[in-house]
Amino acid sequence: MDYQKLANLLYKNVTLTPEYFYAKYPERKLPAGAEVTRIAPSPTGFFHTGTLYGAMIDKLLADKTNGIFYMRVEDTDQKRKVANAADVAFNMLTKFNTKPNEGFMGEGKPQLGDYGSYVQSERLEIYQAFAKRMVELGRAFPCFCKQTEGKEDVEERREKQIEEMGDILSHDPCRNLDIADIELNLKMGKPWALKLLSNGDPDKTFEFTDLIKGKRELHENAKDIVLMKSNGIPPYAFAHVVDDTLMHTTTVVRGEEWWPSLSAHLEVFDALGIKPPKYAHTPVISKIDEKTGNKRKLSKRYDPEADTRYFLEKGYPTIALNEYLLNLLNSEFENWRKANPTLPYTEYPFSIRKMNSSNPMFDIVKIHDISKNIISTIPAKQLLRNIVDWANEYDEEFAKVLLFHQGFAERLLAIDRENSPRPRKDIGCYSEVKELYSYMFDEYFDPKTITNFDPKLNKHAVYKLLSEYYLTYSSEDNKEDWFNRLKTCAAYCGFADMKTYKANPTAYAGNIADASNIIRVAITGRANTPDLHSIMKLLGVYEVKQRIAYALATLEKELN
RNA sequence: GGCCCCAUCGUCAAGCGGUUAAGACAUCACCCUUUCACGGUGAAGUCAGCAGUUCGAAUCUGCUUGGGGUCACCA
Repeated sequence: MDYQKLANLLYKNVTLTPEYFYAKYPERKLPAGAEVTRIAPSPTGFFHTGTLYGAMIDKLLADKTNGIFYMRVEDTDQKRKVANAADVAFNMLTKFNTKPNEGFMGEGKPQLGDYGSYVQSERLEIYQAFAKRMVELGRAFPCFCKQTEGKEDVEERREKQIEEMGDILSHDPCRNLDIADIELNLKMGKPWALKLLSNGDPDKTFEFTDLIKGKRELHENAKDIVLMKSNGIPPYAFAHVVDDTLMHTTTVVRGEEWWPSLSAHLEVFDALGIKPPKYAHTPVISKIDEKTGNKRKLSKRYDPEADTRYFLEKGYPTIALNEYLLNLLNSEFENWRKANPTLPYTEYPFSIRKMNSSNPMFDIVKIHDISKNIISTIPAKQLLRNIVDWANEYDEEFAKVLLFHQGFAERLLAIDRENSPRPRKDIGCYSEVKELYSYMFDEYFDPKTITNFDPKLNKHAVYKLLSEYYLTYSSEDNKEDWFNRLKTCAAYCGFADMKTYKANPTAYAGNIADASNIIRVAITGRANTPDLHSIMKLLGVYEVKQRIAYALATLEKELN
């Protein structure tokens, strides 16, 4: 077969060569050991939590070595392409502290860097030059078979093949077409795709070292994978080889789902005479399927937390997700964090070698805990600003309420938090705040809740305590006096201090904790609130007395 | 179905041939306390199974089981 002739037949208008592009995109001038990494999302709708997980590795690796972390848009699938999705991806990367320092910088913004375009659909002439070269080298052939329509068709064909011969065909029948057949097909205007003329032997293996998985045996590739689709656009495999070569990526971090096609990618690199980059195949974030009880990949269809927007909607500080993901990456991070509570997580000496290669399970409870710790360290003023920012986006009415009571809200958030060596950790995410502190705002306070007393308490005792307290409460009290007054009142109504009570529980109506709780419930409707003295002070004497009076009135009805 | 990957408390996990098998979240108990928290102390809870190698196995090997991935002109 005259490959040069075939190449000219297939790509007669392609005049640029790989050498032209090698010259156009020369080796980067970077310090020794600098890693060039990339995030290459496909713009299909939303930004997956797993993509962020990989992006964190990319950024950590690049930053640690004074390298480059760039973003490339992999928009080669015209069918699945969603408008603005690349923009969403970039914004999410930025929001979640993994902003790239080269490449795509958002819709309508100029790209950054000398290795562009960083949008694959704008790189077609490059792919064609390399495609033509593959033909010239005798490593690619046109395939005139009917295009498969989609996932369902593929699955059907696959099942049929497995049924008929127990395996799936790897060599394509069109690889045997001679040049006359090809010319004829071309003349008839038949659409064609370019496929790799694989010469691998799947029975042979070779050694490969993955940064995460370590040294492995890989089977040689025997699949005639598609290099150029019939629409003239390359699929991932070929675009990956060409782009990561020309952009001089040093380490490709990608999901483990790519592992099975690795040897095919390697064969393409080899055919082109290019040294492949290093690879790090990351485990896939999974979770327990509630229906089956089995592990499964975090799925955008069933799991809201698969979409990074989920964390924005819930109002988690973005750092909380980063720290959680870093914890999944290197579980030692947790110890480091404990030892270095104030350092930014980016200072953590991340090690790709310490990554576990089994699939981690996504644990929202753990993020919540991390988030609580983070939020507990935010000063009240800043915290209020964060909550308002969140609410402006997701709960405008709440934002208005907060702004209307700005000073009040700030004082509320300062309780047990500001100037406290061990701040309160009651807020896990901003969307909880409204419910958590609803009793502090007229707009949300529900008086019905203030008689939810502990059922084990005697209602007459509750009534007695409340009416006594109503009479004696003074808003002027400082914290010490306030509590002494409460104690006196409690003692008068038959509530003992903790030690006395424990010695003989049946002798008393309750203990001091019970008494405090009655007051707390009568005023807030909650068993848990920040320091009650501060809360009462903030609410003001009028409101406090009114609430107690209301509780008394309701109790009275119940008792009769 | 073929190929590949994975397997330590409920979850995240240290572990690299000799450990009382760390630690964290969650759970429970107790302590502190001027209430709610915070904090502290402690408890319970793990090497998927079976063989083999070895004086000795969570660790090495094999098989079994379970789970996951993949076999697209999707990425």
